Amino acid sequence: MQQAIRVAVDAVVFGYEPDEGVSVLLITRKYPPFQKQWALPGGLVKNEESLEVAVRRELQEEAGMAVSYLEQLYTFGAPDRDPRNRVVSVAYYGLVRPKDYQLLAQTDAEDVAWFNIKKLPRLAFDHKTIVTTAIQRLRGKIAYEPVGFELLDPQFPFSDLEKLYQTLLDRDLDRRNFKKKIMGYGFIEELRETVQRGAGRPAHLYRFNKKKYFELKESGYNFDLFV
Amino acid sequence: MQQAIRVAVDAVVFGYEPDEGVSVLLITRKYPPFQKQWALPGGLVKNEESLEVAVRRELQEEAGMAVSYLEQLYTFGAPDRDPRNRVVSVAYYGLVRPKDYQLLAQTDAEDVAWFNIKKLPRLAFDHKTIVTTAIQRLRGKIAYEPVGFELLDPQFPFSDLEKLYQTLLDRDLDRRNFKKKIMGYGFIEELRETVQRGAGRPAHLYRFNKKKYFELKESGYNFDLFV
DNA sequence: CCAAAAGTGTTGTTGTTACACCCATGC
DNA sequence: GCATGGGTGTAACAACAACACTTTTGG
Repeated sequence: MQQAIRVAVDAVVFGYEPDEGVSVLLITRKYPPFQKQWALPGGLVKNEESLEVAVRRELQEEAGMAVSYLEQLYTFGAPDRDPRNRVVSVAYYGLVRPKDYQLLAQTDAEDVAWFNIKKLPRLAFDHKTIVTTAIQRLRGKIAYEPVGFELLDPQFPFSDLEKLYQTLLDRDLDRRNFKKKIMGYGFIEELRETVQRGAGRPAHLYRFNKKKYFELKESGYNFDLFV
Repeated sequence: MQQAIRVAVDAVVFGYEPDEGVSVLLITRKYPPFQKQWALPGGLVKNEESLEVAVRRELQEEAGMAVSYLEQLYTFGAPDRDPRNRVVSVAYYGLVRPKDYQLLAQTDAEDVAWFNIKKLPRLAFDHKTIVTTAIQRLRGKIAYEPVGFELLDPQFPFSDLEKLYQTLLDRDLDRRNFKKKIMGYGFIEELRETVQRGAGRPAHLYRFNKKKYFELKESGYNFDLFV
């Protein structure tokens, strides 16, 4: 018998803002099933496009967004995950700076919005499972790769980085120890400029030095990071 | 336009024997394309079966094998990875004890055999990439989870475990330090029996205590293992 | 008695944790 | 002058790495 399985992609795009915490990008579906429910951006893969291209296209189409960091997460293929047909979905997760984008709902999406990962609405299909899987992956990932920098501004006060890690790991970190450790790796540079937000002493800005990071990484260095 | 993509699964099954090192299970294809070439066991997913069930079925059908440890690896979906049609393949990797199985080529497979991962033949499709990805994953995995026990006999001399880690990590380990560290976690038990292989002093047998391991793991313990 | 593999402790070094006070700014 | 957040060092402790000789067996 002929195979009748469709292939889709879904994207879990994470955003972070120091005051807001970690958020996920969701859309509302314009058409059934799950019409008007919140769901992950995504859709069927075209015959000639690669999976990653498909994800980027869907993100562009549905939310007007072009993510830089994107990585395959997991493939969800339970026979009953879509009430219409058998659909196998290859999920990706991405990291962006929400401020960089003006959200714009298009094509199959009626609405687009960021939701704090602690206050997610009910989601269509098995998208709840997908988001949960992505959060776990992100938590695991930051322990050995400094992905967090995709979520911060190119230049940031050190406290932003610290807050990001505290939010993601969901626990307090000692300011002094954290800074000592991170700075010890040498891929973060302190700039001369300072910035001030609200009250308090102005903070120096810091910058992620990708070149140095990749040099270290190439040389087989193992970032037993951030735990 | 109607989507015309097929969904397949492929399996990278690893086996280990102290004298042989780490091997991968391969089959030769009975039919074109890549007829008579070595390839990973796998095939198209049926309409009503889950991905994992599909992998297990293919392994059973093509090689007469039922693996216990099986985990999703990555999904390969380049548009040109199959010369006939667009096929997206969800790859899994598994761990077995080769001695437990009598290999038996069936259905689409003409032959089945174990190949040491250092001496792999030319492989069909993009299976080389899949195997490489699986090896990397396995290497990464053993650093924080004691998956290795799926590869060893239920009872084993400590040197087998040590040799396994040395093989997988491709470097020497200090016998004393390694044993101290592993035994310190408390999920390995020393038995009273001994065994002797070839020359030398008889070795005590050891056993993996799954219950203790899961207790530790549940309690949030992080195995900063085996590096 | 020789070869082969198993077994075992100590010490120096390194990394990790815990901990508290002063500084620069806005209001 | 006070509230807010930024910035910094040290000491105790734990983990890790380096290291060599003795034991038990077979041949």
